[in-house]
Amino acid sequence: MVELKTSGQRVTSSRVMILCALKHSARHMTPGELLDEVRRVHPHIPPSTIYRTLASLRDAGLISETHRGGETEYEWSDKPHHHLVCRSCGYERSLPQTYFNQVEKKIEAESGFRIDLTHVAVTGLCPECQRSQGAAR
Amino acid sequence: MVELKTSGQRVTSSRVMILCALKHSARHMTPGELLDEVRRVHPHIPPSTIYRTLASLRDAGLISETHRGGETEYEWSDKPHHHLVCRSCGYERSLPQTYFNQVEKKIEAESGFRIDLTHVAVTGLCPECQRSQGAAR
DNA sequence: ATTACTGCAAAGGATTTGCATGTGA
DNA sequence: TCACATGCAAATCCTTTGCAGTAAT
Repeated sequence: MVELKTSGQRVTSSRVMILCALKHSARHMTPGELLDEVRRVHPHIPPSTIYRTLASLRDAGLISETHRGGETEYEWSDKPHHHLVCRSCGYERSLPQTYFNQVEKKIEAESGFRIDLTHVAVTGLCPECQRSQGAAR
Repeated sequence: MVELKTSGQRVTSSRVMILCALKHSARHMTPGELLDEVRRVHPHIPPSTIYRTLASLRDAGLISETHRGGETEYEWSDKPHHHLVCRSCGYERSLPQTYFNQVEKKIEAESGFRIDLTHVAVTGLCPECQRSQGAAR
């Protein structure tokens, strides 16, 4: 685990497992999901280790934290990007940063703020669910 | 409280107080802040009343719910709009919907999703804090 | 008179903390 | 060795629920 060493973190089994889980999942995961996942291999790991590890990996910039619908989610940090998530079936895909570049610049220019649009989750209804749900909900 | 009547809700003191607090605050408020606020007038109101009232006002469309930084926040429902919030001092201002219309259309066109950009909070650093913090944090 | 809303107490769940022990550098 | 990370238990916080009583319509 080069990343851990490089960032000055110790290479321990929990850290490796958590990083692997996030690296391979290619989706956001909540602390709870991560806990279940890691427990498949290491059944007695306590929640506190998950939470503490997530916080330190996040501080080190190895993973990123997002908040969506009241849930805290983590994922492997790649380049800045965004997510498009279906609120009905949960299907998730990523959106390139480029979609937001214009708005970002426009807002900065007009407000003087320096904005953080590094990671946004946009929710909506995917084509499938639009069809099956029609006008419902 | 015309809004309550119109929406078929009963006009009770908690509902009136919560609505007033949100209507006058002009910012997002968490259930906890609302609880403190309402308790200045009605000191023994229990949290459950706050939570239940918020949920029913939200279902009736009188107030809207957002999630930001892991916190659930409520505010008086005006037309769809967005917020620009300073992550350092908390200063908050609103952004007209128009900023996002283009991205919204673009994403819908290219993904087939029908997206929900009714209420987004964008975080950043306001001009003041950029000056005082410089490159810090 | 009905039935929605409230108050209270208790349950539930997620997250955090203290502290002793273990382990990677 | 020594600081950092872990395991475990308990504490805390936020939110929800059950139920009996109250008040709005």
